[in-house]
Amino acid sequence: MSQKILLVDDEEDILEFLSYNLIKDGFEILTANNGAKGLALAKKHKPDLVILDVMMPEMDGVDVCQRIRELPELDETLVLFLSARAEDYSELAGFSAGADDYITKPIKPKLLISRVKAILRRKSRNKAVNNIKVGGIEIDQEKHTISCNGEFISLARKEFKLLFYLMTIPAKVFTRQEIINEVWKDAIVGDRTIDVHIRKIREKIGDNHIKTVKGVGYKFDI
Amino acid sequence: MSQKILLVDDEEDILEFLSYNLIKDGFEILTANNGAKGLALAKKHKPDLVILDVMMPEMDGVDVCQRIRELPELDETLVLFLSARAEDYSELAGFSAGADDYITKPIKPKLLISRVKAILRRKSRNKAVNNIKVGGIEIDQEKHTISCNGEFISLARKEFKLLFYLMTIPAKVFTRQEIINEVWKDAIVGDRTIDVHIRKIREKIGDNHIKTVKGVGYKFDI
DNA sequence: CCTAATGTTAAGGAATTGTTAAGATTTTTT
DNA sequence: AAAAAATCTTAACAATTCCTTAACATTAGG
Repeated sequence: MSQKILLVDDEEDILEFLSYNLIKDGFEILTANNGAKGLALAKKHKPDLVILDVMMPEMDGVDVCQRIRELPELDETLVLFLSARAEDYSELAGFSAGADDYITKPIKPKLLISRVKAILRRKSRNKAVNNIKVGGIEIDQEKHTISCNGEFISLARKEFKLLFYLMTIPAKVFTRQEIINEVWKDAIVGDRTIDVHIRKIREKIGDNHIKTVKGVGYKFDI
Repeated sequence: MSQKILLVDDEEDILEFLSYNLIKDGFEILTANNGAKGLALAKKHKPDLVILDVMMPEMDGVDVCQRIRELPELDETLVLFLSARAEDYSELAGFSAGADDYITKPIKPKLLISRVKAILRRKSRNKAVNNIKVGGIEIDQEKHTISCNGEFISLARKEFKLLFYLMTIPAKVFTRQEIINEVWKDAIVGDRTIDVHIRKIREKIGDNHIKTVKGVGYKFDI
């Protein structure tokens, strides 16, 4: 099933340029040459992604984005901004309006395609891989903290990576091999290294959450 | 308070035409008929927006724009290009020189006005994100100051930018790479530069606010 | 009760960040 | 325009935290 993308820009040249490149890559494209039309099309067709020019006369990209975010039926829709240049904090104006990503002009087709695919891939995989909450424990990747019943605990890098990995699928048993592949990537480490890190995590969050399955691996549980 | 716009074009006809239309809409106008004069006026009057013809003898629009971008006192100034015709988008040198938007000739008054308003509207919107208050610390981008429980402390430019960036999302860990991208833009700086600035900020606001997450980055916290 | 797997501990080495001062650069003042 | 001041960057070294290992202890499952 091809994914729908809505393009909103007041310049026909750019609409054509973007359409051409995205259609070539198999996306289904809708276009609008101003904010109001864009919003109407978004409501009607519920595209997977809306690409918005920040700068438009009348209703600009930030406005459209804010309106989209107010509509519950479009909460699955992603928004990507086209902005003239990376300004100091103008990015933030966009993000605070609820944008998911932005691209600066001039637009390079290859970069555009890869960004669009990345953003849609992210969507299909999961909504927010940032916060995982299981039982009384919540892990926050952005803040790099875990909170255990409201109390914040800091973890070292490897500890955090390991715990985060286990928490991505609660109750699943991860084998030692899986853990090494994910947390240690290509490094080669000895046999006791995992155990030592598990111990340190247990020391911090309590013994009840990470369970050992002898001969198999570890799992995170409530 | 009316907003100042500087027009730079070598053709007097166009200067007059633009002046007429913009003054009618309540803007305050300055004009220059070559790049050098334009740059001098920009330095002196710090206009909100500079409208530059790309094609000019001697110093052309792109040159002027680059020079403007090199001046920190003009970092609030927006730049809009007038270009002869719709060129292939990726060939437009203007954006890499730091332009915020461009308009193609022939110029239609209505379109011009709406674009100018749109661009200035965005500027004033960004201003609204200027005061961030977290815990006892308040930062003010316009005045370039922070106040720590009522006591005002002055920060140097880089220190300010860095602290402001960290405060835009309190408790989020910003990686060194993110910090470099935002605060140092395209400059290449050594590894210890960030640390030194962090240290100076800590010296001024106390050690408890900026936390190090080893191997990850820094975050601002209460 | 035997054995393989995991737990525990402390020590060293590795990686990262902190600190300082000096020199380069920029901005402001004179 | 020169001088002074402030700011920024760098490099060298110190301090700290983190990671891994090795040695030994303990445990679960047959």
